[in-house]
Amino acid sequence: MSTPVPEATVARLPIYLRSLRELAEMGVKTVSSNRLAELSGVNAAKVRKDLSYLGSYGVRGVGYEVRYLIFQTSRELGLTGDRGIVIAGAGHLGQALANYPGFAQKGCRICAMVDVDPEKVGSELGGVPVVGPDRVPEVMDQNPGAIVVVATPAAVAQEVVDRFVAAGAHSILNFAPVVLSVPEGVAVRQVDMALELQVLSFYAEQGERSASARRVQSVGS
Amino acid sequence: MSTPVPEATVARLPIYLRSLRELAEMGVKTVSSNRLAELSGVNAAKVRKDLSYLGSYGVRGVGYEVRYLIFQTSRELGLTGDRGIVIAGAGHLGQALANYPGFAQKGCRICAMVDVDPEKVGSELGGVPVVGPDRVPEVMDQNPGAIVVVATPAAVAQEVVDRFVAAGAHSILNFAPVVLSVPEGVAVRQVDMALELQVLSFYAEQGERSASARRVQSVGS
DNA sequence: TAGATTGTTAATCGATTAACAATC
DNA sequence: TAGATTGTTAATCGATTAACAATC
Repeated sequence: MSTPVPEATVARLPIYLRSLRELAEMGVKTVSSNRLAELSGVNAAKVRKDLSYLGSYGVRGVGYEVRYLIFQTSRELGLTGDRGIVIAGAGHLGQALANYPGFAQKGCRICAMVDVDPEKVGSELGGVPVVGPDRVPEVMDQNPGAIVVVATPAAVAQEVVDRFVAAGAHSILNFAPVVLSVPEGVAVRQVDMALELQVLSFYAEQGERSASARRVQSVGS
Repeated sequence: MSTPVPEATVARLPIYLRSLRELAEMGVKTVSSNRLAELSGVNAAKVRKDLSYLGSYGVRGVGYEVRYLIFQTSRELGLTGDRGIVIAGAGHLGQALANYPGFAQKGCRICAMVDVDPEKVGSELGGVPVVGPDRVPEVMDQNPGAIVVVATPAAVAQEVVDRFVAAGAHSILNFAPVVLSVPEGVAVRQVDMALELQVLSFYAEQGERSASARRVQSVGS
């Protein structure tokens, strides 16, 4: 049993991967932790520490081979093969996601959409079959390791998630503006623009306060 | 000078606020740190610590008055008055955001969109005027404390941000899949579904590994 | 008063990072 | 070899949380 990869490290691996792909694109063969850190907006020691969780893939005095590191990082993230995605909720957002071509590009395959609307169940939206909630266990069995994308109204998100977790879901991307409660071992990531805007509002207010303080200061001095 | 509010605390205030609004909606007058913690998916001690940065707004033996705490939290987040938003990039995403009715609901006012396309500049999209990049300083001056939402292609995001920062922007919500580099004192929040999916892929893979290990175990035993 | 709950201290925990021996 | 850079240790930092005196 190796050391578990810390959450903070897992969250940074996709950023490194993006930087590495850019380098590969540019024909760069080898990269130092320093350069990779710069491209990824982090500290070089952190890069080395993070990468050390994957193994010893660097060469002292030389750096990391870009293509090999891409391979190892992708492998660690489980980005080999194609990853199934099940969309819960076939409303506006769900349909927009189903039509989004970026998924296939990134090695993701949308297996199904789940909705309660009998008008939608049985049809296809954006080439993806829509099934009823009763078929959740079946969908999850047929697509082990699928990521569930929650695009339902907030009011029903928790019960929907409970159903998916009971059917074996381990990974959930939540667009509904609610805190989901899930058992140990289930990973949840949240995408919530309204929340982010409120956080930024705090700093915008702060920025304004110090900006006006500076204005007062310079007028006063 | 009071203690600065830690970043982690600022990021949680909008979650508390959402829980508090739900409680108010339900007619609840008073809430304990325990209940608020439960609703917000965090530890009760953390709630009390976080709220203590705003001031002493609780009553020992009783709890926090919901309406008053909503007021204080909103004030701390700068959610009083209306917050200006400038959208950089009038493409698909930018237009979708301009048409999103949720902004006005949350006390946000979209001041302008900025785009380089001469076809778009001078027009209105979703009721929002589109201006050229040369008018960025003017827009930021007229809307102090505005949040910049970056909805441009990744390739130009950094230069666009540089322009806005030079014009006095303090808060940036970035939808472009790039790491932005900004000076000290400028806040950036990132919304990136592809990144979140890759993080979840890691845990989906892990979940599958342990699930299949369990299957092997139970077959073997 | 007795019970409840805050606000805060201090312990704990985990993540970050400087520093440097190992080594290409 | 000399210079560069990794991998890892240990110090530092900040965030979390248990515990409890204060007090309604």
